[in-house]
Amino acid sequence: MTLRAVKPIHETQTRILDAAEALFMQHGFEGTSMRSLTTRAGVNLAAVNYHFGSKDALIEAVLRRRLDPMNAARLAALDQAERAAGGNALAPETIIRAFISTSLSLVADARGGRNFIRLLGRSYTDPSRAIRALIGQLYAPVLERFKAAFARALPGVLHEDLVWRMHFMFGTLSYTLAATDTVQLIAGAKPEDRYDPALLEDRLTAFLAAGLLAPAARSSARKAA
Amino acid sequence: MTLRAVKPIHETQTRILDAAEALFMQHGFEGTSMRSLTTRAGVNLAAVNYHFGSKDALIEAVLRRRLDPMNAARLAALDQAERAAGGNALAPETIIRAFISTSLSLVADARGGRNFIRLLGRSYTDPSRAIRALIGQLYAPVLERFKAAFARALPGVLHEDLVWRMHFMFGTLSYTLAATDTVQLIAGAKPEDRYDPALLEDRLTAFLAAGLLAPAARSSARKAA
DNA sequence: GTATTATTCAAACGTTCGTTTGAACCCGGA
DNA sequence: TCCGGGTTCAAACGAACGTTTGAATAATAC
Repeated sequence: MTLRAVKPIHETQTRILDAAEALFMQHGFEGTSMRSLTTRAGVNLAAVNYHFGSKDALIEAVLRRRLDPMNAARLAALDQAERAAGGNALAPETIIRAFISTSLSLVADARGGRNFIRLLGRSYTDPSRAIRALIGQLYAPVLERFKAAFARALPGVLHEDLVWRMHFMFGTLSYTLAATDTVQLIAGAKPEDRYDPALLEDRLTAFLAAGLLAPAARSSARKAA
Repeated sequence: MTLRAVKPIHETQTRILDAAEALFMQHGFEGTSMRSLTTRAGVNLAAVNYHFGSKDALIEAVLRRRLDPMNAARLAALDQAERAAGGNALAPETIIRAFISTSLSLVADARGGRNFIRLLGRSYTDPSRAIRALIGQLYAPVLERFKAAFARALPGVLHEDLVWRMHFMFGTLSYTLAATDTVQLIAGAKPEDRYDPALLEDRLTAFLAAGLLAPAARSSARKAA
């Protein structure tokens, strides 16, 4: 009894979730068949429908398994930063790091985490309306909270501008997570830097903080180049 | 003979390409069947295989039809800006606008252009290796040219940093194109602003220029928050 | 007007898809 | 020992997939 593998509670579910995470990342949701999925997981073809109900429900389970704790960690990081600051306003960099650092730490996890992070980066723009709706629903409370924090930290930025810049920030992050190592559009980045989350976090934070703090765009009327 | 519809040169091909563009955007490549595609185009089921060879070849044709002229326009815009500047260095904002303006102008085209632009934004992170390879190949010469222009315009930015920041810039743009109106993660943007390319260009340029010009990230050793 | 090529058409090809079924199996509590 | 709920299994379900075929039709050349 002393030597024993980790508890096999719901071992089948876990094997399915792990295999799904890897295959969804590699071939997409539609591109992954139940047969290849269950074969990779080493379970029977009917196991997914038995344990999760359907393929769609499995997709949701894969996303929630990691996203729920991740967003909870983001909120906790923001809470802690605000407590540490007393009543003072937070530096924008601090808020940015609270948001991106939890997801970037998964980049270093060569096991399953990195698979998920790329999968997540792609889900934001998935063709399926149901998936986008799920993502939006899971993120809504977190983004509201961070929007309020940014608004306090950046009193000089108009609300309208802030909303757009948060969109841009979100886009930069999601694309970086999804594509940085799969499509090398701009040559020149050292490969060993790609999986260094601390380095990536520094680079992203510098870029995003500058963008968020930028002087407002020209109000309107622009014609000549 | 006086009244006559526009030349039906390859009318079937065009109908197929238009229908494919719309459906690929809405349901993705894999999510679009040949039957729904040909039905929408009003052509026979076998027409795609007759005119293009296969579904994969059609995907490539859809991407090339708009992407080739778009990248040519980008290069032309950059050429013109450099000629106008004589031998002087370009402002980063000018280079950014040369890159993003051609794609943003399609956002206003409610007919087909907007469909394509969203489709394109999603293709960068498509699960299919073949599609990503095609995108990379089509973009390679353009990105090399713009990288050189940015390097000249931003002499203070290390090459290593510049490469990453161009990645971030590309990500911001692609996400903005792909998702801004389909997933409204951060509430608060006026809907009527979403399709105003001039406004969007101003906002993006301000954000990206600031990010590109940001002071370098802390070199390394970072531990305490 | 006839010969030749290009295009369209309805129908079927074989394969793969997600899901369901009902029997077999495992295992702790009476 | 037998029972019963939870789980796994091989097999099959109907539907949808991308592609191919060969005849019918339209367009072009001579």
